[in-house]
Amino acid sequence: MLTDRQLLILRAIVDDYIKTAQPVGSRTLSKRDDVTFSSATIRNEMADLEEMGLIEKPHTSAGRIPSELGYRFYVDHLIRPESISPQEAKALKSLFAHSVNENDRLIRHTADLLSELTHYTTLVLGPKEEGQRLHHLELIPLAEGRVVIVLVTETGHVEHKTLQLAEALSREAASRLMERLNQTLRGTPLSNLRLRLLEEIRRFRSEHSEQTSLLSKALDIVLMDQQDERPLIYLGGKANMFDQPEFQDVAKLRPVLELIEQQEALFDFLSPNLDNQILITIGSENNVDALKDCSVIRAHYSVDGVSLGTLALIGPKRMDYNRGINSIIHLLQAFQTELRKNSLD
Amino acid sequence: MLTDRQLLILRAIVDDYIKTAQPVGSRTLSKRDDVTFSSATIRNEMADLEEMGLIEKPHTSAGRIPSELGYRFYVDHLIRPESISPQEAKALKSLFAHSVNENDRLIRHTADLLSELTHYTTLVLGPKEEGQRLHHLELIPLAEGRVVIVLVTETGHVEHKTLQLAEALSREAASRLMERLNQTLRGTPLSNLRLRLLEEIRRFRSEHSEQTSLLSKALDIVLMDQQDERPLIYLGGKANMFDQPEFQDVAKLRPVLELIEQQEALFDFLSPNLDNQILITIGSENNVDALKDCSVIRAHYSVDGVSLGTLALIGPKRMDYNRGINSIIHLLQAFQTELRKNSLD
DNA sequence: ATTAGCACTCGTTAAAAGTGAGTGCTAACA
DNA sequence: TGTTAGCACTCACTTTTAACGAGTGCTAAT
Repeated sequence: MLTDRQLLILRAIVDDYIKTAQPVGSRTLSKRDDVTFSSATIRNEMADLEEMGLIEKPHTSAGRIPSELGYRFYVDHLIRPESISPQEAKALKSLFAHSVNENDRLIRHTADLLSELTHYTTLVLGPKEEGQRLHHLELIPLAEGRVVIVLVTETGHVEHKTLQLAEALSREAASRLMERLNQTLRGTPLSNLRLRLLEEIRRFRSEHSEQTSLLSKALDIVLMDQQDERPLIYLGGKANMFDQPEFQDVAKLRPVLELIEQQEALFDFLSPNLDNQILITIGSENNVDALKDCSVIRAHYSVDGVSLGTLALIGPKRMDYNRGINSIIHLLQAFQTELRKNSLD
Repeated sequence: MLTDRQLLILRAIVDDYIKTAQPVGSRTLSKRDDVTFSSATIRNEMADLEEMGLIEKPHTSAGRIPSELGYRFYVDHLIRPESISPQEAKALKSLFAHSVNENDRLIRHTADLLSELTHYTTLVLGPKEEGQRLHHLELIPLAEGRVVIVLVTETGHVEHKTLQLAEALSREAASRLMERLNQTLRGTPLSNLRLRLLEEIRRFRSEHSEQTSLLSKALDIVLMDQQDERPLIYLGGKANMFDQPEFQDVAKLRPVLELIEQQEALFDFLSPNLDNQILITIGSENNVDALKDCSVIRAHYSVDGVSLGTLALIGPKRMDYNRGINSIIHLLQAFQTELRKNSLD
C-alpha cells in the first residue's frame, strides 16, 4: 500500500511528465508548492516507488518517468474526475448547434470535434450492421439492367448499392416487389437480411410467377459482400500526432500512422470492447506492436440500448488522461443525443 | 544548346540520383558503360551544366544533384516513353478483372492500384458535379417527415441525402412528384439542377395544388450545400511517403502529410488543370509551400468527352518520372474504360 | 579537345573532453 | 525514527579536435 506522500509524489511525477515530456527529478519536485519535504526525502520515496515498478529512469542520471504500471495506477486511482469548466460545457452544447441529418456526416463531425477538443487523434468506428434492423428498402431500376438498392436502417443509417442485372427490371415489378419486401421485412436484423430477403423473393416469384431470379441472384451477390463489409472508421486530427515530442522520430511515428490508415487492423483493434465503460489501454496493453508507445481511450456509443460503435482517442502513453476521459465522456453524451434524433423507430 | 555529351551526362546524373538519392560524382559517372571519357572531362562538362543551372551541388565537395530546372529539362526532353513490359500490360488488364459497379469504389480501387504500381502516393479527385447531368431522381419518404433523396447522374454516380421535413410527405405525393420531375429534369446539368428543381416543384404545386412547399424548402437547403460540396479526394499509398529518404525527417514529412489530409487545400491544388495532357509540376512549380520538395504528376480523366476529375501521383522531386508517367497513362486508360461501363446514357 | 595529377574543400565519423542534471549513500539532525 | 544536508558518482549531452575521403577545380601534359 502506498503512503499519502508516495501518492502525492507519484501523481506529481505523472502530472509533470505529462506536461513536459521530460524526466522529473527530485529537485524539480521539491520546488513544487504542494511538496513540503526535501529532495533527499523525495529521492528515498522515489527509490521505493521504483522498486514497486511504478516509475523508472531512462538512465542512471536522469529523473524518473512513469512506467506503464505507473500510468495504470494513475489512471485507476489518481485521476480526479474534474468536471469541465462552464464555458467548455457551453461550447460543447453549441458544437451540435445545427443537427446533422446524415449519420455519417455526424460521425465525421464528431471525430473532428473530439480531436479538436483534445489535440489527440480520434478514431470513430462507424455503426456496425449486425445489431441494426431494416427500416426500409427501395429498389430503383435504371437503364440497362442497372438497379440501385437503397437500404435504410432503424438507426437512420442510409446506404446504397448498385446492381447490374443481365436484363432490365421493370419499374412496376420493382415497385410490387418492394412493397411486399417492406411489409414483410421491416425490423429484420441486418444479420438475417440476406437469407430472409432471398426467401421472400422466392416466395414472391412463385406467387406472382414473375421473372425475378436474375434480381435474386444479383441481390445475393451484393448482400453477400455487404455482409463481409466492415463499418467505416473515421479519423480526426491525424496531424496532431506530429505535435507529440515522442513522435518526432519517423521510426516511432511511422508504425502508428500506418496502423491508423489500415481499416482492417483498426477494425480488429477497436471492435472487441465488451462492457459499456470507458476503456483505457496503455502501451503494451493494446496488444498491438505499433501501439506499444501509445495509449488509447475508448468508449462505446449506443442508441436505445443498441451498441453501435466505438469512439476512441489515441495519443502517446504520456497523454493527458484527465482531459481525454472528460472530453470523451462529454462528447459521447452529445453525440448519442444527436444519433438518437436521427433514428427512425 | 546542349551537346550530345552534355545531354548524356545530365541524363546520367538525373537517372543515377533518382535511383540512389545520393549526389553523383564525376568518378561514379566515368565508370558507367555508356561513358567513354574521363572523370576530368565530366567535371568540365558538369561545371558547364551547373553554370546553366541544370545541376547543383549540395556543398563544395559533394557530387551534383539535379536542380529543379534540371528535372524540368529531363522531363521535357530526356524521358524516353518506355512502353511497359508485356507482363505489366497483362497485369494492368487483369487489375480490373471484375468490374466494379459503384463509381466511388472504382475510384478507391484505382487510387490503390496506382500507388501499388508506382510506390508513390496517389490522389484521385472524384468526379466533379458541374459537368454531370441528372439521370434519375428518387424521393423515398420515411417515417416522421424524413425523406431520402437519391440522385443518379448519367455517369452512373449515385448519391443520397437525407431531408427532414416538418411534416410527413405521403408516398403517393412523392411518387407523383417524382415521376414528373424525372420526366422534365432528366439530362439537366447538376449545376442548374437546384433552380430547375425548385421551379418545377413550384409549377407542380400550382397545377396539383398540393402542399409541397415544405419539401421545396428542405430540398433547397440540401441542394444548396450540395452545390458547395466538393468532390471527395481519394488517397492511396500514403505510407509510401515514409519510404522516401528525403522524408525521413519529420520536419520535411509533416507539411506534405498534413496537406494531403486537407481536402480543401488539395481540392484547390488538384482542380485547375486545363488541358487534357499529363501535367507534371516540380517543386516550386506546385505553387504550394508544403510541396516545395515534391513533384506531382497529374492526369485528367473523362468519359464521353466530359472531364470528370484528376488522377495524381505525388512523390519527391527525385521521383521516377518515367515509371510514374507510364503508369498513370496506362492506368488512366483502363480506369476510363471502367468508368464508361458504369455510365448510363 | 582530352586527360592525368594534385592541392584543396568540406561533410561525415570517431574519439576526447567538459558540463550538468540527477542519483544513491552516509552521516548528522530534530 | 523519520528527515535532511552533503558529497561522490553516473551518464546523457554538447563541444572540440582530429582523421577520413569523396569530390572538386585548376593546371599542365598529351
